[in-house]
Amino acid sequence: MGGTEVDGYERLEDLARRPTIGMVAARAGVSRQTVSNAVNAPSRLRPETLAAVQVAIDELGYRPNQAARTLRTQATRVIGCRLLPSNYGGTGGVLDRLLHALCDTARSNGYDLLTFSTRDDDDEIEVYDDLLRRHAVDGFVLTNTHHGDARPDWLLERGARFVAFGRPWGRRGAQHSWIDVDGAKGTAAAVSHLAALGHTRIGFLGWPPGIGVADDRLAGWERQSRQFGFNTRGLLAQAEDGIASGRALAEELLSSSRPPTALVCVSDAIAIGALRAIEDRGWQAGQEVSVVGFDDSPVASVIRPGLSSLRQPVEAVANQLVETLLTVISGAPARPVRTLLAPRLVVRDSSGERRHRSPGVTASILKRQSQPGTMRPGTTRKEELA
Amino acid sequence: MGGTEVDGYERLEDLARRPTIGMVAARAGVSRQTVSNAVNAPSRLRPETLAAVQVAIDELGYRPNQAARTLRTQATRVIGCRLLPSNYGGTGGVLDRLLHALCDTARSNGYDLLTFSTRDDDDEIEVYDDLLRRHAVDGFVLTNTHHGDARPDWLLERGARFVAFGRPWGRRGAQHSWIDVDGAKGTAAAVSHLAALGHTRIGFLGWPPGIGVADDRLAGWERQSRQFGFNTRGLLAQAEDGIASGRALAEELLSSSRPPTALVCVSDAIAIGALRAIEDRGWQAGQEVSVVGFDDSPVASVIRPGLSSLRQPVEAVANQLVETLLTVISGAPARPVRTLLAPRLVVRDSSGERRHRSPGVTASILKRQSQPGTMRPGTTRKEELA
DNA sequence: CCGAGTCTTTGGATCGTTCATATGAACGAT
DNA sequence: ATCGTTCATATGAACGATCCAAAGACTCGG
Repeated sequence: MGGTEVDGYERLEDLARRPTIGMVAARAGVSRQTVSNAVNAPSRLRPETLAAVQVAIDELGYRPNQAARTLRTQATRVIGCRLLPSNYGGTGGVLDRLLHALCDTARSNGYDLLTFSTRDDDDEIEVYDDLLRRHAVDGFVLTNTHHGDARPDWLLERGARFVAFGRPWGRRGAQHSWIDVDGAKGTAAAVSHLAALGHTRIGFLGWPPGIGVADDRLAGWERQSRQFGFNTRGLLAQAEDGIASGRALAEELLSSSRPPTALVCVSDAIAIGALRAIEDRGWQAGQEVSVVGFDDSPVASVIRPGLSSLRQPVEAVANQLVETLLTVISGAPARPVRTLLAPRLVVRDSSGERRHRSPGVTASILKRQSQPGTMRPGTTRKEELA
Repeated sequence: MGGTEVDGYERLEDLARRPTIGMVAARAGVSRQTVSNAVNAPSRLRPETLAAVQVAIDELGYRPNQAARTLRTQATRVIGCRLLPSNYGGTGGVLDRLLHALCDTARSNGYDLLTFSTRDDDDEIEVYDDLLRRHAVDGFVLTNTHHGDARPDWLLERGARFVAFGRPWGRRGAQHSWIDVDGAKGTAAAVSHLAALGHTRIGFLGWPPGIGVADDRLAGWERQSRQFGFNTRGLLAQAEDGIASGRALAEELLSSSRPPTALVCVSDAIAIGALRAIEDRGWQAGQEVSVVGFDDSPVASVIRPGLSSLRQPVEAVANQLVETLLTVISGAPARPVRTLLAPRLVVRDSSGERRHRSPGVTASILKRQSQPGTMRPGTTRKEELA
């Protein structure tokens, strides 16, 4: 048993010569094509035949040779994706999480993920070129899109298949598909949440303007504050990412004549800096001043007090990216997919229930919130307090 | 020009039908094999022929189809590697850096990196199995080896090619090749460095025993301390990784009857916690108490005071891993490669020159440092105390 | 019992490359 | 001029899968 095979095929155990479709066919007593159908279109086979083939497949441990398959079908079933340092540009581990999610999603869709590391965009385009010419991938997932990004145009002109994580900043009618997280919606939700806690002077610690993500997150704070009728003047401070930077920004606003009682931050690093500034004053974050960060980086849940933060729905993003890319690969869709997903606010102690608050302010705030429209957390909140 | 081709081949610009070796051969007026030789063994061609073929290759932008190549040569030129969360188990971004370095090294050796994400080792073995059966990779790089690791045995039995980053903990005569960083050498260097600064009571904040990496780093501190004649009793504290954890451990040692004046830490997270504990006491890290961390995570250089830390030579590790793996792939070497690389101590303010120190000590210390040779500050120190 | 129609299975050709082998050219020595 | 030797290039056959067109098996009404 299990020794030599029908038709003169070698031993099962011979690893050097791994099973081919021909061996499976011989063992099951059918033709190669039938085995192929069993794998790729089982419905075409009569149940008994399928079962018999399946037995042979299992016994031999057969799986189609990827190279042979690729050669014939012209589909590699591989997705290329640039690898970015996980601590890249204040993304708080989001790209790291995305990469994992992409691996999982790709694999469960029968695709492999090929990663490469590049210094800059030009370098990246060179790698694209290489991979495309060698037929090593079916398509790409782009990350970290930005103003003046040369990659999408290059890929489009080339006729390559790809999807971007990130909007085509500064381009209205980009012809490619993309998925992104709605930063403005996130910071708006943060404002609503803080308003529901009774805050009326809500500041924003942002990155310098000009970068898409920075402007987006800023816009949400501004829009929602205005909608609530809150002042925004003198409540905005901007600087590069970083803990030290956040500390300085927060100190700047907190020491002003009319300081904010809550801070929405463009990143967790900035937010952690803000927490420091609050500690510096001998205050307690979440009490005197509430803080909300962005990206829910791993530290957010570890530090004391826990940092409330906006978590990007990375798994959903990965799903959409892969799903969209597969559609694009299987023949371009009628028109590009453009999807914005909402981040989710994870509330922790840095913006939790306040123990001490002035009753008057609370009441008036809650009145506003009961106005119809967007916000809900306040409404329920109000009833409970009344 | 550049329109239709000799021999009825399609237009150059036709991307759907990318150039094949046949088209290049036709254009250069040679046979397929000659083009193949031009690519794979240029020395076999007469210089003029090579030049002519090269022109045709460049004009058409030809690169060998990877799938066809793989099918024929049975070599995928792809390396598989598991993707770990970058904030995994207190590795302080080392695996993240390693992955980047692997990408670079692999690519410059003509290999691609295929990454996959798995929940646990069993899951990982399943992916190995899938990739091997599908002939999708030539070999693997294992990371995060540990006691009772089932992966190496499985791969060996299977006859798969792989190299591990990390020693086969708890296995003397493992039959596979591995590269690792000598943690003990690192912590020993930290002790020497601190001794050179005049410290004689050097504590160690570690992880719970039983894990290879933890024991390794602990051993270096212990060995080197003993060599200098320093006491180690009451200077060791261990707990799980984390900032909070490090803070508690440091507090424990610092509040003891005979507290340490310096702390070597098993990780940067623990070290950062130690810095906090030092601040808590109103002290200044690098002055009253010096601290050295491990892995030189990105935060180490950002925080104030900067954290001295032991940096793993990740690029060198990646180089060795790929080099070794390629050797293994091209036919197993006579015997497994086993390499230990030394980490490099990056000195920052947390263990810099101390401003205030007792003059007597300073003088004697400095005297010793001016002595030639390796570093015996400890020995001298001891004498001086006697 | 036959033939049309449907479902299942088959054999050969093919994807683009490299391997093994064969052929041709060049050269110096006899 | 002949021969062996080396080097450069050409030819046909793989590699292992899927596509294609067509043959075989089966069902069912006439």
